[in-house]
Amino acid sequence: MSKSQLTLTPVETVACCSPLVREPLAADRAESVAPLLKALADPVRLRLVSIVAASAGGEACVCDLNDAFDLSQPTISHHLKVLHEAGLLDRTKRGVWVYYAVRREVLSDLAALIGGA
Amino acid sequence: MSKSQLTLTPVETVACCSPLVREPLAADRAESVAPLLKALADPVRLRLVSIVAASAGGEACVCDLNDAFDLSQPTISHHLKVLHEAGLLDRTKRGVWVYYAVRREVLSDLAALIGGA
DNA sequence: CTTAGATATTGATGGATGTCGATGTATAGA
DNA sequence: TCTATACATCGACATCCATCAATATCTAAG
Repeated sequence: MSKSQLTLTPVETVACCSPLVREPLAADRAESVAPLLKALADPVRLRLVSIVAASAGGEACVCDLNDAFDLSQPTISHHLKVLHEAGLLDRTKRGVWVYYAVRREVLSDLAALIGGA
Repeated sequence: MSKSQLTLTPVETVACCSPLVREPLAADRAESVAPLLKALADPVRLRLVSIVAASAGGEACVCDLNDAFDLSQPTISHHLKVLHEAGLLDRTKRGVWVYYAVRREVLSDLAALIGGA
């Protein structure tokens, strides 16, 4: 079914391609993968991903994340949305609290694309 | 000597840190690494890196790179400058031609930071 | 149902970024 | 020295993006 798909999502694309240094990345693949890197290419979002990933249980509550930054609550919410929509973070609501978790396969695939031999 | 350095370059920082998912990335480290990801987080620059890396001899002439895109020569020159200043590409002038080469260790270090276990 | 707390959305704003045309600089050859 | 070619820089423009204050939404508790 994936073969019939004309446009791949960033997450699908990053898992499909041979490493950057192996063969020239096709233009449409590049367009598809770039948003994933863009999502990571911000110091606040890098720290968010890192804090979430390093948290006990692999997930973190937004309330804790807000406290880790000197930024307004809407700004953190915005960054979390960017990471979630890029496919890097999963989102679960439990009661009043929202928990985010890192999709490690996506990070692994991205790393393989960038640094793969 | 590296210990006395107060601010690390992106390239130095990316080689110094444990993986994202291991422990929370410090704020200053995040600020330092982000530019490297920003440099990669563009479809044109992703393709540039890929084309250069996959070229015979591991380097490519700007003249060839220009032909690979439907963009103006100044635009390609700009993207190459961004990649060079980020520390991802080396630059060599031979006669009238300029050759760029990928610094693979930097890509590897970046991959280890993102996807390291 | 009302209130309080947690998170998301909206709208606005200043600054960064991708792109181009025009121009500058350097090198090789005639 | 003059010209042609390769590449970089400059200045301008449109778009995108990080951030905030204000507000909305959702849930639990009373």
